[in-house]
Amino acid sequence: MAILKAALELTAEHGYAGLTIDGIAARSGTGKQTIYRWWPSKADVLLDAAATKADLFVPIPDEGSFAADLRGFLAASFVLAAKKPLADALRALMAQAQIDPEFRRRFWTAFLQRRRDALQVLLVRAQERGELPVSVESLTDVVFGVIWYRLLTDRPLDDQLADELVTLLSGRTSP
Amino acid sequence: MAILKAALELTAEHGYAGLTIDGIAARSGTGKQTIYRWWPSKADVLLDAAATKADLFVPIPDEGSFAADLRGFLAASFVLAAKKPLADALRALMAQAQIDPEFRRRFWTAFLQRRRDALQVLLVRAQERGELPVSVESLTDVVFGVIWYRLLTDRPLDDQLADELVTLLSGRTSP
Amino acid sequence: MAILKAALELTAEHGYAGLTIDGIAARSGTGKQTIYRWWPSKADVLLDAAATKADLFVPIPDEGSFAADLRGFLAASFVLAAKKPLADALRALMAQAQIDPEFRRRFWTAFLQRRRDALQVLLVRAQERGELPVSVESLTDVVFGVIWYRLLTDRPLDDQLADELVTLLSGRTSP
Amino acid sequence: MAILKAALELTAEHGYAGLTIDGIAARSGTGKQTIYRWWPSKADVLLDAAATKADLFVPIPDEGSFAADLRGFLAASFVLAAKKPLADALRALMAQAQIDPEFRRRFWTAFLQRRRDALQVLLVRAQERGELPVSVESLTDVVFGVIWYRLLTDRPLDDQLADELVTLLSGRTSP
DNA sequence: GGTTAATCGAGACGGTACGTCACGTCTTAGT
DNA sequence: ACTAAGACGTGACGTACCGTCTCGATTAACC
Repeated sequence: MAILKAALELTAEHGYAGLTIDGIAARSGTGKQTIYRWWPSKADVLLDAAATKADLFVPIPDEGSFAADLRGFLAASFVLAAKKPLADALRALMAQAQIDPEFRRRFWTAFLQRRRDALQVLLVRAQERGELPVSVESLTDVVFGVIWYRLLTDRPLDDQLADELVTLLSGRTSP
Repeated sequence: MAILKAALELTAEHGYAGLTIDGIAARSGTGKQTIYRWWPSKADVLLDAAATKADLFVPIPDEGSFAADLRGFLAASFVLAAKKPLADALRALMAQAQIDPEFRRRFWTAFLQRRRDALQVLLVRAQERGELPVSVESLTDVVFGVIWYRLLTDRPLDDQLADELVTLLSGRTSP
Repeated sequence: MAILKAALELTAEHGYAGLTIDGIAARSGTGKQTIYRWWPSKADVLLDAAATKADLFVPIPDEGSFAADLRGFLAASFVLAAKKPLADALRALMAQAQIDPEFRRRFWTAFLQRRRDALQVLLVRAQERGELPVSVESLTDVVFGVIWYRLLTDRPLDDQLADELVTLLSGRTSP
Repeated sequence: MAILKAALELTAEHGYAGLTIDGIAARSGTGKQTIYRWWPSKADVLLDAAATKADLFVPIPDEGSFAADLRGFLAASFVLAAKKPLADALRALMAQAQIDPEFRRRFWTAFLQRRRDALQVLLVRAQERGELPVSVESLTDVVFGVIWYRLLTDRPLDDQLADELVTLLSGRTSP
């Protein structure tokens, strides 16, 4: 869809602050009304665009051990977060979620919840094997907490962090 | 200062989206020019207001063990985050930091870095005692990552989370 | 025709400013395309509706004297202009004629010219009898001028005006 | 004022239908808000502009006879109506007055009533001399009725009409 | 103690984007 | 084949705030 493409491009070029409905309409060759007919706000357009891109990368590895599975999940997630345009969009969406409570719910169910579900497949599997030191819920928050905190403070998600997270959560060094 | 008070009140009443420079000026009985003379944006006004409130609560406990120190730090932080008006302001500031790169730097040094420094006093002490499973940097990100992630997704910071964090990071259950 | 009826009703209810093609289509249960197929603009719909109503009342009296004929013509015209919905429509049409030159021509030939022709039958008859103080053209403009001016300034067309017009144009008091 | 100038120019260039607040703002180098701060609608801007131009030409001659006075008044008015840009503006204002009842009142008091007052000075003087065949009110409506009717039907105000009006209203040929 | 200069509140200004309305065209089912 | 229904690109609307700017009125400092 031309509208989603325009939204991503404009965010990349001028930042989320420079993203406007007028701009999306002009760039995509549509009318503003058409955008408002399908999305309640510019953030929702961006959410749609980002969700489409990000969904392709939700892996649910099964490599025998929790440490290996977690390592795989982190690797895929870090690759995703390293894509500048996508990372910029995600940071903007999390920002908008703080400002607009309606959007926060949509962002939660359409994006955050899906990724939590993916991770929790691994975690529940590990829990059943007795490999988890603490609850699934807390571990989910720890993993996504670190990722988002690094993202939001504009600092890279590097291999060292992945290694140390695996060590911390699985009780052993990553393979 | 009447301006900081007005900014906090308006954020509490109408949300950050409803906070405007015009509104702050009207509520505080000042002219807009006066606000611009002292702060570069409405987010900076709020940052000033929030930093003043939050600084009072940065504790650096020293209770003998890393587990106990961490427990104390988390307890104080969770109490802070449970104050609705302050939490709303912090979420708004983190949001603004995503949208405005200039502000991100000011927010980092004026708020985030201070709290990281406080936590790192504990962590370095523990590290020197050989109590840390992974690097200080990663642990800092894990702790603040979880806190911010819960805050930004509008979910409470409860005792269970504190307990499990202590278990996870110190290798033993909290005292 | 349901479309003409809807146009008149909507003008009466919300004024000409509140008359829209969308509204006519919705009220009359037709598609917009159907309206555009038959009329070039909403003003033309209203013109059709008004012309149908007004044409019924164009009388061409012949009562022996110019004064009596004129009195009859004025009485019929004043009755017509006293009908609120019709008067509102006519005022709107004259307004639209000022804004849209194409429509002005259609309004002239489809409405104004017809009523001038009716009056000029009386005037030419009187002229041939030598009863007219000035030209037919000027008298036509005087009669319709007063009527329209009162209509457009939202002031009533009363008996006193009719009497004085007859006095003025026929050189004697009305019968 | 640049805004009034821009409004008149745009009306002359693109017609009243092509006159927009956006256009006036762009041409005059102001913001839209400034226009809305001082005038309630684009018609009021045009009214201000036209009233300023037209007020200069309200003559109240006193040449001894009603016929001569009326002749003078008509001559001045016809000259005014012959100015294309002004005539276009006046026709647009009368049109808008039909569509917007609030504006009708402002147009009446700010323009129409003033010109009626000017004419009525002559008429009252004549009435006191016993020169009037009918009431001042009706004669006022006849004079302005003819002028506006010709204007609104886009037909010229020529000398013949002036002569015949004088003949009709004063009972004698013009000097 | 009276005058001058700085500071303040108030708010008008040129802008940009908003979200809405209606336009006139077009596409799509359904009869 | 024609219709109602309504999505579409377009463009103007009137509003909200932005950040800058000019005003008097009020203080404060200095003569």
